[in-house]
Formats: sequence, C-alpha cells, structure tokens
Amino acid sequence: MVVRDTDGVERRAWVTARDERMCEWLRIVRVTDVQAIRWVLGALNGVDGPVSTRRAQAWCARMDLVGLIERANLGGPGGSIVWGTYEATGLSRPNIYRQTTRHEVAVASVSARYINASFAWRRDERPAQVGSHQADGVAIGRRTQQLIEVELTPKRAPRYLSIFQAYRRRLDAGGADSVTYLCNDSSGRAVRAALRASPAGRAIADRVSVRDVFTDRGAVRANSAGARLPSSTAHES
DNA sequence: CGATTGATAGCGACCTGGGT
DNA sequence: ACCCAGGTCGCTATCAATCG
Repeated sequence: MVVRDTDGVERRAWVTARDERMCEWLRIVRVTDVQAIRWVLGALNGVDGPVSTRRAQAWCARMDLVGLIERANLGGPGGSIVWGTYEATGLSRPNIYRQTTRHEVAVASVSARYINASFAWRRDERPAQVGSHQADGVAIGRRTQQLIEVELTPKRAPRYLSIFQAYRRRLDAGGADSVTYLCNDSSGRAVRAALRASPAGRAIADRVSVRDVFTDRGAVRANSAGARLPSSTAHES
C-alpha cells in the first residue's frame, strides 16, 4: 500500500496479515490503549510477553497513517486511547467520552493479556432472557472457558445477588467453567463480601476467583498479580 | 548448493515536547 | 514532577532473493 506522508512524500506502508489480525481484535474490544496493544502485538509476533511501548506507538503511528486506527491522547495511564476506523472494523466510531470508556479500555487490557497467554477471547453473547447477565468477556483456553468480569466500581448488594444467581444457572448448565472477577481494591472487597453475604454467592464461591489487578484508576498494576494476567498456572499453550 | 545481501521488524537508549 | 508521544540512532534477528 502506498500512502502520502504529511510532507507529500510517497512512502510504502505495508499492512501485514498480523495487522489484519490486530484489526480483528480491535473489532472485538472496540476501544483500547497503547499498553494493551503491546500485549497483542507480542502475542501475534509469537512472543511470550509484550513488545516495547515504543514499538506499539510506532505500530499505532503506521496504522494511523494508513487509516486503520484513530487515536486520542486523553493523558490517562496506558497512553493514547486507540480504536479501529470503519475501514478496519466495519464499526462506527466509538464515543470515547462516555463514562463506560474507562471500563471498556480495562476490559481490552485484560483481553490483551489473555491473548498473550494463548487464550482466545470473545465477547459474551447478549443474554436473551431477563435475569441473565452478560459478562465482559469470555476467555477460552484449551480445556476451560472462563467468564471474565472487570469490576472497577463496586455495585450494590441486590445487583450482585442477581448477577450471582445468573452465574449460578450458567455454571450449573455447563455454559462456563469458572468466573474471574478482575478488580481494584475497593471493588474486590465488595465482590468478596457479596460472595459471602448470600446463599447464591456462597453457592458459586468455589468457582469464582476474585483478583485485585487494577489500580483505582483502572490501570493494570505493574507488579504482582497484574503483571502476568492470567496467572502462569492458568497458562495454556 | 551455500553464502551474501537487502528488506523488514524488533530492541533499548536518548532526546524533545506537550499535557496533567 | 511525571507520564506519554514520537523522532533518531546503533544494533540484532529473520527471511527471501540473488550471487558466485
């Protein structure tokens, strides 16, 4: 593909098969940031771990140049917010100023790390029935299917109750093997408390893991549990 | 056939500049 | 003050085409 530079200089910019797979991922997560892109690029390069921030920025600059992504620098942790253009994903431009954007970016960060650990990632299906619940994502390993819930804001107890009831039905029906709550400190406390507080919570507690991997602002923590998500024990190859 | 070369893409390091 | 964007530089790895 030949594109014209800002200087008017013609320059070749190749869109590789890997870049197209990146666009497929962007279509799934919709909105992400430069830090998450590091992990997916690493995965698609066949590397265990992320590429450097600089490389991810360079990739974004190249994809911006060929019109496959757009970026917005909101000054938050994780770098610019990144999304695929209509050309890349067939989806209209997301509204990045909505309240839910921080949550969506956090989900993308999680997705990126699962993909780097050789999991497949897809969106959860929108539930048809009332009283069921749509998870933030589904991580599919070779033998396991985990429902992933990203929790940055504690919910009220009745809300947890109905979600746990929905998860209980789903786990019992064999629709998934486990539920993973990825939280910051305050929402992690709320989820653990809610799991103890009701019969529905206690019924599923042994199939639910709660991990504090986010900072309060929704960035994946640099060290400890956040660095390697999912944990090495859950690694699939 | 094996060696060389060029393109591509990766790395860290260093720098400047901008935004919070 | 700190984090991030994005530019250059020197270096390395890989792969495919080409040369001797």
